[in-house]
Amino acid sequence: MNELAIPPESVAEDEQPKTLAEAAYRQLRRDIIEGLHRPGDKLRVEHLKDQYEVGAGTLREALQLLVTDALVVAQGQRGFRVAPISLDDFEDITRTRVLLETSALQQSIELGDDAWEANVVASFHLLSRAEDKLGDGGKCSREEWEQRNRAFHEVLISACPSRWIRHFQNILYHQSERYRRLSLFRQPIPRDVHAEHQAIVDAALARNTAEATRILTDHIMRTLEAVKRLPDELINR
Amino acid sequence: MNELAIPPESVAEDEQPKTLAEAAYRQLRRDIIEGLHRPGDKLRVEHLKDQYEVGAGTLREALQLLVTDALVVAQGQRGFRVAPISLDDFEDITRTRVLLETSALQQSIELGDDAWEANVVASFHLLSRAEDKLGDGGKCSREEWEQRNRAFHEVLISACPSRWIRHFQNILYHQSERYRRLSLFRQPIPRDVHAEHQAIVDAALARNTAEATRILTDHIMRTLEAVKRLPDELINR
DNA sequence: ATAGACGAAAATCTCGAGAAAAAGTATTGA
DNA sequence: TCAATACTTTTTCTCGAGATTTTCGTCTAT
Repeated sequence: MNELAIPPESVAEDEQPKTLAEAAYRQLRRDIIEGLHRPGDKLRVEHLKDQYEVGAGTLREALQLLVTDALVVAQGQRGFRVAPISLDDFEDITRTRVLLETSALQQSIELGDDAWEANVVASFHLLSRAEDKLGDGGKCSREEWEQRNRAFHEVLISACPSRWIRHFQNILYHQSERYRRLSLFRQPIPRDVHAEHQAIVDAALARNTAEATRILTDHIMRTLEAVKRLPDELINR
Repeated sequence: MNELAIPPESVAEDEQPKTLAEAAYRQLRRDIIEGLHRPGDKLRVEHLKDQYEVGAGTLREALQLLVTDALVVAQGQRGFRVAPISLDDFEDITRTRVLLETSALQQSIELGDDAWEANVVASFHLLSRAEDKLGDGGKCSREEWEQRNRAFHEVLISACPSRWIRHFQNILYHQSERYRRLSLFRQPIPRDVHAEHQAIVDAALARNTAEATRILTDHIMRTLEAVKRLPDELINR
């Protein structure tokens, strides 16, 4: 297991919530990323406390946690809102992700041991299977694909010793997940995503840093291009 | 002014607090960075609410805000602690800062206009003056020098259009401020810090990106070396 | 003497109500 | 008809008390 008591991990992902506030936080986060609460929407505590079945103060705390992830913005004395989205913001997110994730991958390739390699292969396999089942007709939810895609990218950089890079990367991944949902909702996962993942794995295991980071960059940037092609009204609301 | 309503800025720095929770948050942050609450210390709500003269729920909220800055860690059902410090952590912070800040400086040099140049020169001047007064015998508080040093570094990268990089950089700066206090408390500001700042300004205004980023990197890394030379008991507690 | 378990004390988490602020609505005057 | 003002409603912010959980000291048994 991971040693705890070290700051830069907002909340451990897999463990189950130990407090009502944290439970509400996770539900809210999912609902925001899924688009149930839309960008720019006002989040009224009085309404939401019933919906999520917690007290006002507790829900407030959950909202505060979401501010940490920059999925919610708090404005002085005027309550909370779902963080707005924009093309400029997504471009920023994407470029920053590239900066952090390539650096992390570079270190991961340099430092990763056998166990890391095994994890990379394993998570890639899980992701591939999810893609198969997804194309096969709803044998596998997109929820599950997202989960495995996330796991794959996380494992790739797991050998990077910098907790801070991983922490920031984590935040940015959640952010971009909101945008990716928009694009995946329209066009199902294109075929070449699998090929890109495969290429990254190959390069990483061959310890070919330059090649691996190059492909990863293209891979991330491609999502940006996909979102750019979306109709305006999906983004500017 | 800056347009608000955009997420990645935890709380606007200069404006005055609009809520009790935010006021408590700022006091607490200052006290943590100053070392009044020491790394690893438990932050008991029941005690602190009297000290900061707010209700329990309000103080709780202030603590939650500090979690965003990673100056405080919240552990499940076991309350809050001041984020611990370690040499490894500071090394991580420093390297990540270099990664982000050089990238930001690079873009700043590329995109900065006349107003940016003017701000760079101005903030450098203010910083230099603070250094003079500081060496001159306490005409100027170290508090003020910190403030201006911070402003200088912020202005340097202010022409970088990426809000996310600036946001992360902001967090890391606060973090490293804690460590820098440790080293500055012992040895007052060394003479060559001024020269380094001067060199950065010169290279930046000459639009010499390679040179500017190189000096900035050395500049940031030097603080790491200084902290590494500190006695162990200052860091590991 | 060490390990484990029981019980008391402290701290955290949670809730609902009251005070302060913002937003919305209606009224009045030009 | 429009603008400004006063009032009402909604929402946020703040506080203190009760329910759970953790923590710490003590006691017993091996």
